[in-house]
Amino acid sequence: MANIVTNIINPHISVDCVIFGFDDDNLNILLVDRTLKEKKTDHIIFNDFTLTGNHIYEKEDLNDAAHRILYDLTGLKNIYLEQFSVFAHPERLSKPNDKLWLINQGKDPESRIISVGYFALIATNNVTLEWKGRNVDWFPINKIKELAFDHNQILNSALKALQTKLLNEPIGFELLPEKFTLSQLQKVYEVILGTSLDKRNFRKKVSRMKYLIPLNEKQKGVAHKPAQLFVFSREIYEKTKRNVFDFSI
Amino acid sequence: MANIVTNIINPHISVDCVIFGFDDDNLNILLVDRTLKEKKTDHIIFNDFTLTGNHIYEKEDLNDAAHRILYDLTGLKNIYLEQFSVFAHPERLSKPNDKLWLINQGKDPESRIISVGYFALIATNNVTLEWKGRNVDWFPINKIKELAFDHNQILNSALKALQTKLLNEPIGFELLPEKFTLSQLQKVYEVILGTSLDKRNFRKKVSRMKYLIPLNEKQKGVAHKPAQLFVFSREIYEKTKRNVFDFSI
DNA sequence: ACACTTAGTGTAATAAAAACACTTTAGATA
DNA sequence: TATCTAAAGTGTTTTTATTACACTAAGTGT
Repeated sequence: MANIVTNIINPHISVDCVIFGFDDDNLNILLVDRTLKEKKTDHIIFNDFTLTGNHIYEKEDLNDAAHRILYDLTGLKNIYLEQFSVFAHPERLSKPNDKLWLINQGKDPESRIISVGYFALIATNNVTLEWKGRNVDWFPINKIKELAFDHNQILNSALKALQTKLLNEPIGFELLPEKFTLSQLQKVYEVILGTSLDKRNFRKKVSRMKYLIPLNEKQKGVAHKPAQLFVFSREIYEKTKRNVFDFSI
Repeated sequence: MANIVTNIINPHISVDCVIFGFDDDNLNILLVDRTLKEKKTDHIIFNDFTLTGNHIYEKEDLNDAAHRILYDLTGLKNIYLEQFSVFAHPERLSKPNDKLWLINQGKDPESRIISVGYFALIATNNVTLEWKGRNVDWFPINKIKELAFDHNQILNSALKALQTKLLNEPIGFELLPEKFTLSQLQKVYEVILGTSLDKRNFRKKVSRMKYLIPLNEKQKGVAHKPAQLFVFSREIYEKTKRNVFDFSI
């Protein structure tokens, strides 16, 4: 009996994606309503939302699995993806409701389920969600209440990872269209970091980032002074970025 | 045939620990020589080194598994541990040599092996390695050549994670005895970041860190001016640390 | 007493951060 | 076509952080 504890098992592995989007106002998350999926079970209604996840295939790398899951949901390839943590608590998905769901998915409800967490950044305006309005939609991050499973924990962990990443690398662009304004970029920083920034100081700071290229092109069709458009040059960024070894503490 | 690719399997999960230590000169890694372990196989000599790893038990959380693995090797508890990445390439451990090793370990050589990578920081002077000189020892990180499996890749990834962490949080102390000198701390930063730092500027910088508490106590028995000793106050750090939300970009 | 070794200290110049308010330019509207 | 509205764009001053740089102090060993 005692050695049951030291048994070795092969758990079930899946990938869960926290998909961040930005709509010029809010940081949003793509959530899936389980209700529709389980309609066939009739009397069981799982009336709550989950992140997007799926198991990995036998010969599939984790990054490939994450890209596949994103592609299936959004039709997009080459999305910015970052693995941030593993969720493997032995009691994960062992609540009665979760077990029902596992059975419903054709999975062994007694199997241990380990999830590798990824976060994705996508430019919302590139996406037309095939499933939108059915069971998939965007939700502002600060309006999200209780999610299924341990997905609130995964979401919080993803947000923290995103914040840290944003403070160390220029990834805000990934949430914006190819051409963007400095106000949009500032708002990205503000919604991710949950703070407000001074416009002049922000612009002074980004003007030092040589990989931010101003275009001879302006916003069109806005009822106010149109803003200049910028693009992010990955090439210049890669060329000029300071290696971690150059940092001084 | 085609759908074999989309088969779902339950891979084998293990935890690999990159154990960092510091001896006032070098950043060291604890490595295990597989040779001894496999002596019983007689004709097969695996003459190379690996990180410390093991499978997880059925009801064991990943962090607990990592702590257990460290405890078994060093006899230490409450070690600083940080999960940094998952290594799951489908062809991992599929070289002939690796398969032999898996068979030798009583594992299915066809099973997919996924490793969750942790790095540990330990104060070397606290450790008396039971296995030291037998098949476990410290190696300066810049002298490490070819390791078994994909452990060079895991090591590089761990080092990068450690560097990033060090630039964002005060964790250098974890590699030092409770009471340490500023020169020791500076050297920790230097060996981890692979750079050299100006002594006066370093001291100016750390003097701003309120959680670094000077003691009324000096080094003893050194053949030069003895240095003042400091301790790290986690309490003050937690109280005064700026939340990610306070950062300005 | 002298040699050796590492600890410990200050200043000036440059760069970055923070705080702060008004003018410009387009579309919308009357 | 004059006026309104809304966001874009811009500069200065103060404070704080970074960088570069060289000598004296305090112990042990001989």
